Amino acid sequence: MTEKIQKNRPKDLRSAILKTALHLFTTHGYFNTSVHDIRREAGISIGAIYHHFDSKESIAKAIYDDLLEQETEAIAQITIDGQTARDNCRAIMNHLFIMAEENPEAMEFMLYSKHREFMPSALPVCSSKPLSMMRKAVQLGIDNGEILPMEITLATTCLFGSMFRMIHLRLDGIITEPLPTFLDTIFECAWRGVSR
Amino acid sequence: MTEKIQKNRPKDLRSAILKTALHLFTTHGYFNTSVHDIRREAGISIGAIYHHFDSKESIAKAIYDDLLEQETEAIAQITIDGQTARDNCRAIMNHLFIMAEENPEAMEFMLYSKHREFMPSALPVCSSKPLSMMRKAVQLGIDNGEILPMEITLATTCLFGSMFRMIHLRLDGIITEPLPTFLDTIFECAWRGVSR
DNA sequence: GTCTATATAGTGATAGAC
DNA sequence: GTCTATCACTATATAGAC
Repeated sequence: MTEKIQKNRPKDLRSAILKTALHLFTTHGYFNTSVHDIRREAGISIGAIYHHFDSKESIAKAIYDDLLEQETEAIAQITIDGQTARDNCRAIMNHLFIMAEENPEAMEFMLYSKHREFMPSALPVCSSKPLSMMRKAVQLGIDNGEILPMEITLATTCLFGSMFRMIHLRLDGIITEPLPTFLDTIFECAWRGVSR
Repeated sequence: MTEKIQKNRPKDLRSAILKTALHLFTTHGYFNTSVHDIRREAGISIGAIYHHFDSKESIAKAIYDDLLEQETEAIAQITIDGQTARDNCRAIMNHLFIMAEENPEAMEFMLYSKHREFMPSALPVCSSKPLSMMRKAVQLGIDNGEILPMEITLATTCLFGSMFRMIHLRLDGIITEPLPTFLDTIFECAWRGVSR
């Protein structure tokens, strides 16, 4: 990996603020969290927050952008050229299940917030890089004949739709066992549906 | 249908308020909508609103309860005893697709709001009557051998997960064609995954 | 049952000392 | 770069006339 400019990392306050904000945003919601709540929970002052961020919205935006970037990187590392579409898609599903277990708040914020309502500037998740990488993995499967010929959004939804719902149910506490437990079942059901 | 007590229906202001509120809640979000916005959009006064409802939250709650009740009724009429699980599940999917086209705001509010954040009192959608009726339709299919033996939440997610995602994408404007267009494809993919 | 006017509390953000 | 004090504003909800 190339040396990247550390434009982000005082590593101290900025990331502490983001971490605290993510926690409060996911547990109570963006609008139920005031900047003063973040201040209190992080044990710092209002001034410090507004020194690092322009506005409450820009805190949310920073969290969102960071998470999408991380995910993009992760999926890029997981999907391997020359591998079957089946293997790549399964690896993605596995990764997202693990991610939802290890970092549920990040997952909740990235996938299940109503971003439009508090970050009018942000693109919807569906248009994000990680999602388009998932579509690309599916497209390769269609092109090489592993997956039935279908419009790409449709195929991606058929393959990953139940996974997204599983993650949702898990984050909501409806499902109580770790998601990787269900990987085989969920993936095989979905694959059976779309494969030739 | 039996004569029901009209506890709801002045049919005038109350439902006008609910309709206006639903529109604003779905287009701008609950927290971006003030009671004054509802007042203005409905062309009435604050006093009238607070005469009919205790609070802003109770307006949201009323919308939510009404919609869930309607849906419960609708699904009850659609699922027919003695029909195959396949037919009943397909009928449910068809109904929800049509519903999403005819009343997208209702669907958006019912399925994709973060209810917890503004109606702490409300049960999550997953625990609602309509959802439990969907699980029941799937359970019958497992019992009679149409559907592979699986834990019920898992089976329901495999069968309806892609449908929920399609509705989501359609409401978000990602999909531009009417959902019923995709009914056959979506249902067959999902059914192939869970059926014996 | 509907109206207008207002009370009260809390928000996001800024100013300016250190 | 971090703090405290405070501003300007908007929100929900209530009071009380009609």
